[in-house]
Amino acid sequence: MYAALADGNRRSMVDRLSHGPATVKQLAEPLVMSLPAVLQHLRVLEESGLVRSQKTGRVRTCYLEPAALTAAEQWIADRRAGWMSRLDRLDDFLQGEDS
Amino acid sequence: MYAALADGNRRSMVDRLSHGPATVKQLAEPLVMSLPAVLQHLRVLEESGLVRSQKTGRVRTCYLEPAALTAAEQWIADRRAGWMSRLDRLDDFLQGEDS
DNA sequence: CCAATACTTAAGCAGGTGCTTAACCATTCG
DNA sequence: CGAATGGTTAAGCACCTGCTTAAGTATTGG
Repeated sequence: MYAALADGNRRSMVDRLSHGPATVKQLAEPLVMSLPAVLQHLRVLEESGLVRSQKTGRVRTCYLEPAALTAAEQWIADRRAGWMSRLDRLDDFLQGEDS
Repeated sequence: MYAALADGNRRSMVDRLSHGPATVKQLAEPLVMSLPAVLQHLRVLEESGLVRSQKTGRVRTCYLEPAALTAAEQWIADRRAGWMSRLDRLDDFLQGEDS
């Protein structure tokens, strides 16, 4: 899941999709790489749950899955919160010592 | 940066550090891997800015860098917010159509 | 001082990632 | 129909990752 966000090109794709849905062609256009490469990145993003897509006719349209983004965000937020609260308690302790 | 969080063992280490600082030995203890492997993971985490460490005597103590976690969290939050607001506007548009 | 502890470095290796090209399938459009 | 468009599959290759073992170095503790 974070592995999907580990690659810069994939983050660019997520960034593009945050502005709205896009076809595979549109996703590929700003990227300096072949279409099959884009497909592979797209597959990684789909397997991570970050992106969904559906094919109508010959065009595949891709869009973000906000729930997956929320989950990734939450994991970081939880760890940070744990560490920060620990810093706060330490701070309280030091202040107690000081007075 | 997300590459650092891409590995499960490294996420375990971050998780452990969110409960408080730890020595290399302590970080390695719950992990099924050799000490040098832990060192390598630690190096990746330090290069990503997520973790800092300092050596006193023969013991190296590691701790989280909350600013880096915040940055990672923020990137996701921004993308999610962009996409969500777009969904909201679409929703408004459809409601306008409907009435 | 000598051995245990805690880490560190170096080398090497299996497997994974990201990319390419070549060929192919499926859906429009003229 | 037949060519153009949009996507897909397969194979292959260079490089990167995560791990290992073996051999250090640097601090303690007895």
